[in-house]
Amino acid sequence: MATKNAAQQRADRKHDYDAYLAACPSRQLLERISNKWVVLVLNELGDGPARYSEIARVVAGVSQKMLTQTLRNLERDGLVHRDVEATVPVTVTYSLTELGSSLLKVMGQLKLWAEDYMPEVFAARERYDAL
Amino acid sequence: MATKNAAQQRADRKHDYDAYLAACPSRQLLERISNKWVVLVLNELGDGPARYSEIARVVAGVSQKMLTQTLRNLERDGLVHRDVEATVPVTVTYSLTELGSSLLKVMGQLKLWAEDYMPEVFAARERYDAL
DNA sequence: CAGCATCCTGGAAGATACTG
DNA sequence: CAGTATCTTCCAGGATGCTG
Repeated sequence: MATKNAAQQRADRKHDYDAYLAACPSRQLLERISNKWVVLVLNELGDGPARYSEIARVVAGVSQKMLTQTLRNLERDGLVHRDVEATVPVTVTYSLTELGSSLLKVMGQLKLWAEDYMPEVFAARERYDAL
Repeated sequence: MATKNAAQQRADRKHDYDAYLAACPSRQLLERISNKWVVLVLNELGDGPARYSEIARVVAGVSQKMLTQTLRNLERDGLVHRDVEATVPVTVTYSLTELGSSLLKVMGQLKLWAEDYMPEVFAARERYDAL
């Protein structure tokens, strides 16, 4: 065991790599938004504050595990605000923060791009598949 | 077994859900860009055409499998162009298409958002973790 | 109502070896 | 050089049951 084995070398490389990327804002952003639930929840909250169960209903298909996890992360990053009213049973309302709104605004541009160019993407796909 | 069991009901819901989302352009877009390799490759090609090995070098950490897969998908969707020169050995150059450029332009906005607001996100994170 | 804890599986992605 | 083929690992995310 005098020399480094493959696993160790991989670990080293991985470490360098992570260290580099961790400092890259676009990478950080990527990890934040490259998650379908994040995008869907953010969009839903763009229509105004909503309660947990409302979000769960609108964002069809999300498990409560994923919904809770997503909301927690968004809260942690200061993108959504979580308001708990001490009623019985408890009432929890989520809303976008300023920061969340500014991100949603930018993501809206992407949404517009999708709506504008998706037909072209589909066409390209069919052309490619026809070969 | 006269009534539908839980699994069947879930399957039904899942089917409805998929059908609905499959028709949603923003969902389609999401699946296209919510992939770190896609974003990194697109950004790299934003600096101009590049050969396979160049991309592999700049986008550190990507395996050939993932790089090839990513490039193929981008080509299929009409976002990048693949140019093969019949030299020996073969020379393959990738470049952004018009469509790819327009997407990159929009993604650039997100990148700018990240660079502008990441500090706030980090601050929010630390505040949250301090609780 | 709005979660938390636990178990489990499919598919994404990495490692590795080979080739026109 | 620019891939393909194959094996394997890993973990995001779904299912399910319980609770303040």
